[in-house]
Amino acid sequence: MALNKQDDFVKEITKMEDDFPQWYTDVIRKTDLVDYSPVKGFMVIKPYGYALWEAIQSDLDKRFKDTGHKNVYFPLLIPESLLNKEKEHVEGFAPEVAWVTHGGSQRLEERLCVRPTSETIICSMYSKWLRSYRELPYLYNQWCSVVRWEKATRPFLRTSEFLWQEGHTLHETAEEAQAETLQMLSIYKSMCEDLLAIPVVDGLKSESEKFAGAHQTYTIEALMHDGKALQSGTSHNLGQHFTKAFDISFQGRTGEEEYPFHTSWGVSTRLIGGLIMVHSDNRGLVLPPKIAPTQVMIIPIAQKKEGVLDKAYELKAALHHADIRVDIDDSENQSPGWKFNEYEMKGMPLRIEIGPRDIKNNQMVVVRRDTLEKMTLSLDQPAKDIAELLETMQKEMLERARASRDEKTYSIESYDDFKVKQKENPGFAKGMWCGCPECEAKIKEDTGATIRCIPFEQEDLGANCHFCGAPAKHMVYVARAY
RNA sequence: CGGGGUGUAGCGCAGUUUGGUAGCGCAUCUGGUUUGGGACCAGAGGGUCGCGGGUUCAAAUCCUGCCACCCCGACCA
Repeated sequence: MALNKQDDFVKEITKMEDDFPQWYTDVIRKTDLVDYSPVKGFMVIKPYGYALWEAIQSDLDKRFKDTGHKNVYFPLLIPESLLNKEKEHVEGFAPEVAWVTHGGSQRLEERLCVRPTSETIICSMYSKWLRSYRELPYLYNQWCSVVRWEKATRPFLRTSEFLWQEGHTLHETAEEAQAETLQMLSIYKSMCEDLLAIPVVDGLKSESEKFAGAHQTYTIEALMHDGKALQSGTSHNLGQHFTKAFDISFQGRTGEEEYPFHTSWGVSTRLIGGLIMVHSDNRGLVLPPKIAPTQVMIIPIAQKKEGVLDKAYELKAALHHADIRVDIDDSENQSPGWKFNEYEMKGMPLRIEIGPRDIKNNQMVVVRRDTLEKMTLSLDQPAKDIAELLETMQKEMLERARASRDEKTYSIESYDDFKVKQKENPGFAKGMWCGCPECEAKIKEDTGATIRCIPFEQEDLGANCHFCGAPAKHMVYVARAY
């Protein structure tokens, strides 16, 4: 049987059940979020994709400033000697650093690294600035991009250059640094849940998964549609590792010379990959209303008929006046059907159809992107109705994502049980762990899964490690990850 | 770094086996008719066939060297 055009269109996006990675690539390309650049692993973020990043930026930036942080900017290039100062750090990052060796045609005396992260350059400056406990805390953040020479790249999830923010703070006491580390993690968690409608598990990273040079790394972990985890944000308590290596010291309250305690924390454009893999479907993107660059798209029907466009613009003005991000597509060269599919694919939360029939009945046709539910609403108070609907959608999308994650989260009985479940129904496995790195390495070797985190919210699932039988120390989440 | 694949119009591809005027669909532009789930008719523009070397009267096609990108693994936000 011949396919009709609608089926043809849907076929342009690979079904996620058939091939999840291909589905992801199709969605990103078809919706014009990014393009590949001439340099491998480096992506161009197009306007629709960049708008998503801007929404994340403005939400987080406000939260940072509300908690006393200020924005700064440190240089892109770091002298090799600075990078080498903290041993674990340089060992962690050296394999993926890009180097600048020439200025113009002249070979440089000392090669310069393109920052893979900025702890070292920032610490070298902090060392120059800090004198007294009275100047503490330093609460700085920067929005920038970093470069890590990756072997295998995927748009948003892993690119050689990515946009992020990195906060770098100094504190007088270990307690303050720990409080800051946890505060920033909780800000990330709130942002993910409130803005992106992505539920996350928060907790501590294991020794082997922590940031190179950190005392402790905390993480938020989200679960994707395919049951793989995505590390969505990290907050590091760096202790005094860097402050001692970089000789950052100050005169304390008692007159003694002291080293401050240090934190760093970041989230990146990777979040956009998570946003796609948590909410979207086989028809394309599904964006939560709060982050959608356009929340409502109005499509006039038979727009040349008397009064249609006037009414459509009147509606747009009413919604715009209520701070709803609304747009209208009154282009004449595309049919309504084309527009329906286009904006559906782009994940715009609501579509409003308005034509002669509606105007006669003082109504509009409203279609939800998340459920594809079609409803007819009166035009008496459109701004109030649409605003409520957007709020409902935001709430329901978070609930659905949470339900989907919980459905893919299970406790395990034994290592064998874990292997079977992880294979048949990938997701978050909850199990007990003895804390030894050997166990952790074995899990990874056997199954490809890793310990994602030791969650704050602990459960007692038994006295012994599910992986080796030794006495258990923590309940952990285990999953394959991006 | 291993394994696979692909480079021909903006995008997706055919043409390569068997050398002989570079094609198709979509997109774009012009004009007209259309508009409630990817409209229709008529016309138009657009190419150093990834790059270098070779064979030949003649190369997208054969030989040879290189390059790039994509996918799957191992390593990493």
